[in-house]
Amino acid sequence: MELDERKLKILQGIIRNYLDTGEPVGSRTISKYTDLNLSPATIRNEMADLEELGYIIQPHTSAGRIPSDKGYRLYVDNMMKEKEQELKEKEKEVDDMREFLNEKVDKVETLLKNMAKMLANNTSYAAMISAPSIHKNRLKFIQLSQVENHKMLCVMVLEGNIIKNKIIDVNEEIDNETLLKLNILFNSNLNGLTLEEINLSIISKMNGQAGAQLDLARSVLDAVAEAISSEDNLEIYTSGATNIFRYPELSDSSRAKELISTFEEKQMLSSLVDRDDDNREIKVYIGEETPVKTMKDCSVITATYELEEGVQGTIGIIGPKRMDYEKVVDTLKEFKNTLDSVYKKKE
Amino acid sequence: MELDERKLKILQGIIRNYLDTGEPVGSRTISKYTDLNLSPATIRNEMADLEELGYIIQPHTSAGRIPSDKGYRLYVDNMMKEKEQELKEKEKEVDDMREFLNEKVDKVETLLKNMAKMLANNTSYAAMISAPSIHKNRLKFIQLSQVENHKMLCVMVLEGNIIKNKIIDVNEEIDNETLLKLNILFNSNLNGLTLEEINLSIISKMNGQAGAQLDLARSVLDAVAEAISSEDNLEIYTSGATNIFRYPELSDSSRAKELISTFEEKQMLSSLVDRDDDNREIKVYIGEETPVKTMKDCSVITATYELEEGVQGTIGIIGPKRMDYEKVVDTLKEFKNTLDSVYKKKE
DNA sequence: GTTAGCACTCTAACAAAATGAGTGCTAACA
DNA sequence: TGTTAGCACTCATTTTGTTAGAGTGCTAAC
Repeated sequence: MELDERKLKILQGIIRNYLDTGEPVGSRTISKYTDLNLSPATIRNEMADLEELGYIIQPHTSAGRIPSDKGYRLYVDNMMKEKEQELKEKEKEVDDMREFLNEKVDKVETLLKNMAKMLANNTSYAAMISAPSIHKNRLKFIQLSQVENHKMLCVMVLEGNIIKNKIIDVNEEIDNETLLKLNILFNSNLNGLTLEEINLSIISKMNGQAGAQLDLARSVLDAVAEAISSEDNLEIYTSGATNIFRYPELSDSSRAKELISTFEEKQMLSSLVDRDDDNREIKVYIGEETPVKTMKDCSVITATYELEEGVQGTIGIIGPKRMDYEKVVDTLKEFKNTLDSVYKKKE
Repeated sequence: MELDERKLKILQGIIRNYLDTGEPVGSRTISKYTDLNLSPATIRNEMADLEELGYIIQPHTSAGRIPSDKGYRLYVDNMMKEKEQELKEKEKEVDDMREFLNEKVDKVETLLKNMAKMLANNTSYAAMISAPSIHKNRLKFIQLSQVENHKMLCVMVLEGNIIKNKIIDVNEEIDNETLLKLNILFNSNLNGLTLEEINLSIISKMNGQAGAQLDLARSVLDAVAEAISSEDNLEIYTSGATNIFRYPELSDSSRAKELISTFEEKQMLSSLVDRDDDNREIKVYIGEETPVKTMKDCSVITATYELEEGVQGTIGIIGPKRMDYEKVVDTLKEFKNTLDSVYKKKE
């Protein structure tokens, strides 16, 4: 059996309608809703076919049809494409947004929190933003200072003015001279490098220069590596988790609890964060496709943003499977563009 | 009508029972449950009195009674006192906890997040911890460095090793010498002072010393003031928000949504944060008493901890009105003690 | 002051019946 | 051959009625 033009139109009708109402869609509705001018009976035949093909599902015998994951997938892949244009006209908005964001925001953290909130408000779904992963990011400089007797503060500034602090416990006393020396040592060797580039050869080279402060230098190096790379370093901001209560199919206690827990334990979202930079597409996960098992009744759309060259993070929307894919994709593109340019254009 | 011994005992019985079961308590139950050896009929008479006095409520005619806010209040104020002892024996636990916490925790932030999680797990209610309010906190030192051409990084370390960063936009070029001078200027004038003490007289004194860099110094000072004092600086960590789903009386969609939104928008919890240091008691808010309106169906228990002299924050538990007050108060005391000592004993 | 007894109330649980949306199938039609 | 009207059927939802049980308040007796 083939998926001809007409079946496609009917499927589209079913999905569009279901996105609106959240209720199973019957043949009668489609008969009126589409411009095909077919009787409900004919629609029914087609629907039976569509069901056999796996695009729609009947929750129970005497109900209308709802899209299956496969149906949504088809919809997202093929039917949405038509809308690709008209993205231009939103450039203005983006500018407005950028202006607003520039005002009060000097910390990336605050920027991202705000973005998450706006994203959730704009879409009525739940939003997440991962702080840019810095493992490809370049070190701008390091500043060591003494905090108390056996404690040093190590401030690391990364490309994009992301700041990391770490307090280092050291065994020895540190005098000012040593501190100065270490500062110079680190800054002259490490600046401008990514974590990946700070590897064995460089470390051994530094070992040679460190001289008496070898131990000290090593513990600083450890700290730097840990602060920059450590897994739990992946900050994720979320907003609008409670938006799921707008959708009855996600609102029953157990489902809601599971979902909201996922947002609370933000680490559980880390599998949504895209770490490979090759693929910059917008990704749409439908139902079972999502990497987060607790979200199998949801759809997830993610995009990768880039604050500066190599400083990438992920923004995402989590909503019901019947979410407004087109709008979300558009919104996500907008936000992605804003984030992409907020720091770059500034300069 | 008086609240005699017997009525008190019956009230206590009702509350205890209701805390356990969450179901309205009938006269029959109390007749068996207490050691008063009274028939259900007698109990009924007493219950009618208790209702008239406002301590208990009948959800509907043919149901048992449940405690009113006033009833809970009486219970918390009078009946719980008996348990005051036996806090000693838990000292060991506290030590264990401290050990665990010291291990991986170098940042206060991480410490508090962990504490919140433990608190929620320990109690099965929702937990919140406010980061210590630093407005009475002392500045340990300031470190200015140049990030890019017209940007300085200002790192402030406060007593308790709380670290604040701020990137400052400046108009002029800054050379190394100026930077050094400013660093010395700030550190020699501001160190060891609270924000409140950094006031006009000091600022004017500094103005005199700043010389050519007056503008620069002023913008740094602004930044310091803003970073230290700004209102939205109040960080609050929460955990276990979804625990409310354990309690049917809080689980219906609208209530749950409201509550969980409150946890998501953590600013809404700020009214629970105790800013006046005089009163270090554990506070119990029952139902309508709580300062957060969305929590009128909950009870809230808070305590103030003190990481170091003057570095105070609030820990709190939010749960159903029928929460286990005694356990929560105990647990909160424990955690408070741990936090009170975690940094102090370390030295 | 306490209690047994009783009529009464109201909820929760269950079952039966009515409703209605939607289907699949067949037969007729163009 | 594709389309449609008609009809019997299915099944979730809603409505209605019934019952059981928990609990009460009140009265009268102890």
